[in-house]
Formats: sequence, C-alpha cells, structure tokens
Amino acid sequence: MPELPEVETIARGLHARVKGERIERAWFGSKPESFLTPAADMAALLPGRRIDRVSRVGKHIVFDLSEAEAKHTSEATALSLQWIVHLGMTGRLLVAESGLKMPAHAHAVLGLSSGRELRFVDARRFGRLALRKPEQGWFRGPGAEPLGISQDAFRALFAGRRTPIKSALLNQKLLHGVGNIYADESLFRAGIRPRRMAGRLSRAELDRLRQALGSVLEEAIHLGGSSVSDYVNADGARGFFQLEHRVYRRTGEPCLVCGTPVRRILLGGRGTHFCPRCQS
DNA sequence: AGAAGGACCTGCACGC
DNA sequence: TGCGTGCAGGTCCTTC
Repeated sequence: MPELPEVETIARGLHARVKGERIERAWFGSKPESFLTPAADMAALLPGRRIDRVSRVGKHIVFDLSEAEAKHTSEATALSLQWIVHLGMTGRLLVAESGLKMPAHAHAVLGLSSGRELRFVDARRFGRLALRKPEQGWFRGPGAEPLGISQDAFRALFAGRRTPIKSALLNQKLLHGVGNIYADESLFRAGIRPRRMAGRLSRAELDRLRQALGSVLEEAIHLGGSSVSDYVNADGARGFFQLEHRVYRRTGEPCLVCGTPVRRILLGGRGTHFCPRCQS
C-alpha cells in the first residue's frame, strides 16, 4: 500500500498513540511467509517490552522496544529490541479497543497495557514482520533516505547506471521509500521521461529530480499521504495527496501544464504515467 | 549488470 | 447476479 509519505504518516500517528505502552501479549496467526522472524520467537520476546518510539526507515515502520521492568540508572536504557514492520501493498497497523470486532486478514495482534490492541491487518499478505536483536545493530534500511540527501550523494547513486531512471528510483538499495506514485510524480515535476537511462541524465536534470522528489515527498507528508483506494493512517483518516497527483493514474486525461493527454506505459512491470510533451 | 516475466495474494472496478 | 479480465501503494526469484 504505502510509500514513504504514507509510512511516515502512519509511524507518526502510532508514535503519538502507543508510545510508552507495555506489550502484554502477542499473537501471530498467518502463514509463516509473513514472518521473517519465526512467529514463536516474536510471541516469546515481545511481551514485557515497552514501546519507546515508533519511526520510519525507508518504507519500514520501526518500533524501538526496551525492557519494561528495567530499572532506570544513570546509563541510558540499552536498546533491547526493534520490531520491524513492512506493510507491503495492503498492510495496515490499527490501534483498537480490544473488545472491537477483529477485521478480516488480521495476522498479528499485540495486547497493550492500556487495554487496547495493535493489530496488523494485511489482505494480500505481502507485508512482513521481523524482530531485530541488539547484536544486529540499529535498523538502517536497504538504501539512502531520499529526504535530506546531498546533491553529490544523489548524483552518485545514479552515475553509470544503465537502467531507466524510474526503475532506479524504485530500487530500494539506492534510495529507499520511493514507490510507484512518487516515482511518477517526481519525474513529471522534474520534466524527465521515465525511460531515460539513469546514467545519462545531466547534472542539472539530477539536481532537478532530487529537488522535485524532495518537495513531492514533503508535500505528501504534509497532506497525510495519498489515499488511492483504502489507505488510512493510524487514526483511520485518509490522506489528501491523491488530489495533487499530476500524472499518476490520470491516463488519457489532459496534462495539467500543457493539456496533452497523459500516457501510460508498462516499465519494469509497473504502470508508469507521464506527459509526452512536458517530459523529455 | 540489468531487463523481462512470473510468483506471491486478495479485492475491486469494469464489461458482458 | 455472476463471471472473466485487468489492475493495484511491493518485493523477490529465475531466466536470458
């Protein structure tokens, strides 16, 4: 479902709602593919932890957990565990009163000290859950953060790449967090055709792309993300950035800048939208 | 190295 | 109403 702005919105909402909660119990009930860490290990290790922080890294939601019983000494509480959630296409993390009816496709439930539950619901089951132990170090994600990356670092990512720039934007090992919507939207705003070879873009074009990507992502976060079908944040509210899409899923509609019909092609198996006149 | 295609899943919109 | 088709915010694997 979600790309960087949606995941950021969800993580912020969860942080506000469950920070400080103690995990009382943990239940996992899906096929093992959903669990990169065996369900039995998560069920054994999560109860008794306190949620100190919820944040986003790439498209991952990261729960920082500490020992709920730890006595506070002068030394900062050592990180005890991180619970990593990737929402895939349709994954949702919902906070609900424990009495409320369980929605279809709930694959994990954490019972919280307030009596509420954190529910992981995922119809298509592309989402993934994992536990990260201290010896593995802080989770850093597969690539670089698109927000705040320097011009030099951004250029270096694409230098010499013989792959379409859109495919490179979707490659999470380069930049993490960019998905299909924001790849198309940032390329439109930068005036670059999705099929252009990444390594052949000029410095000026790459600088424009970095700028466009940054502003699109910031704007989308500000509006709570894009709700294309059923995306909702941790409070159940929809985002509004879909109203700002200029090419994504606007096939055949006039370009908002020049009026040329927006074209849709398949690139790397993904629906790809662009204006044939504005993007060269 | 990278592209193309399929696999993994369910649900929805659409045409007939 | 029902069925078939195509499409979907993602990622991973194999083949060429």
